[in-house]
Amino acid sequence: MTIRVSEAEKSVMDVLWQESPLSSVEVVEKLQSQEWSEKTVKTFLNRLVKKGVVSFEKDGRRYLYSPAIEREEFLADESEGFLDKVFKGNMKELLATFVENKQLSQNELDYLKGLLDDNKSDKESSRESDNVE
Amino acid sequence: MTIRVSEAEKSVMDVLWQESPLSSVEVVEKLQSQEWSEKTVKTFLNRLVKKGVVSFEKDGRRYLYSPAIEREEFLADESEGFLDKVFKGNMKELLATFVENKQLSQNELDYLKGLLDDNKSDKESSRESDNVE
DNA sequence: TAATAAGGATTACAGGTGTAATCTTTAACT
DNA sequence: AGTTAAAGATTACACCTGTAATCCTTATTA
Repeated sequence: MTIRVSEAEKSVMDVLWQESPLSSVEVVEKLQSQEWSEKTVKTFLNRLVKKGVVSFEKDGRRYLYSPAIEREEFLADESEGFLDKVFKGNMKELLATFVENKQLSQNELDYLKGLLDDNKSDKESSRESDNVE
Repeated sequence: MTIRVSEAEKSVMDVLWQESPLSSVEVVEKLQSQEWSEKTVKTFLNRLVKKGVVSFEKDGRRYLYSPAIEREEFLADESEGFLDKVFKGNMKELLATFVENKQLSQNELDYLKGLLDDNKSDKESSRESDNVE
């Protein structure tokens, strides 16, 4: 994907990913913490629609907005871009930076270990079935 | 840190982190793959100096540039920002996205496990010395 | 010494982004 | 029916970024 979603626009997407469809007024409410004027938020909604990442349906005089792309897909794309641009694709260095710098909690460590185990068993089983293709 | 370094500027920083000090001509040479005009690269060097992330010393008529910030610190900052902005600070989700989406190699998995073990023993030893402070 | 060229400094300019204000349309209230 | 107000559409504007071109100074060469 080559869709550009700016920082501020990302906040709007987050709201819609949490719940949708929402009217612009509802989106504004959910973004109160940002202290953006209602006009500003509407500008973002407009731009997101133009970029094709948000869709809307009419409900009388107003619009009800929904995300037009999936959060998981978006996160994966952003992550890939981050890895490439900041770490030049060096996954080991990226992981090391996160693990070392963020001082993961025991909980997060355990969770990550779980992920690794799952991933490993996937690999093994797929390796076993290599000849099946 | 609140230093803004754009994508293109980051490429210049990468060159300087690899080797410095370098003259603008040398930087241009190392960035040949980008197909930027010499003028463009000089613009980036200028902006980086103005932003205070690159310094220079005079060598006759020309300048020799060096990074004024450390790569590790920069990566840590960028990573923190990425975590906050894209994953809203949810480290578990970030890790899951990377581990699941990138299909880490066995080598990377082992490396990551090693990191986790180190991290764990750090935690334990620091826990033991909690009373010492 | 006059012309040239190499280096950095300044200027340019379009497209994206943050941050709104104003315009236009139309539903609702007096 | 006229006025007001709410929604979205359009316009605004400064700063950042990508991408250079032009300007200014000075060392070097003919």
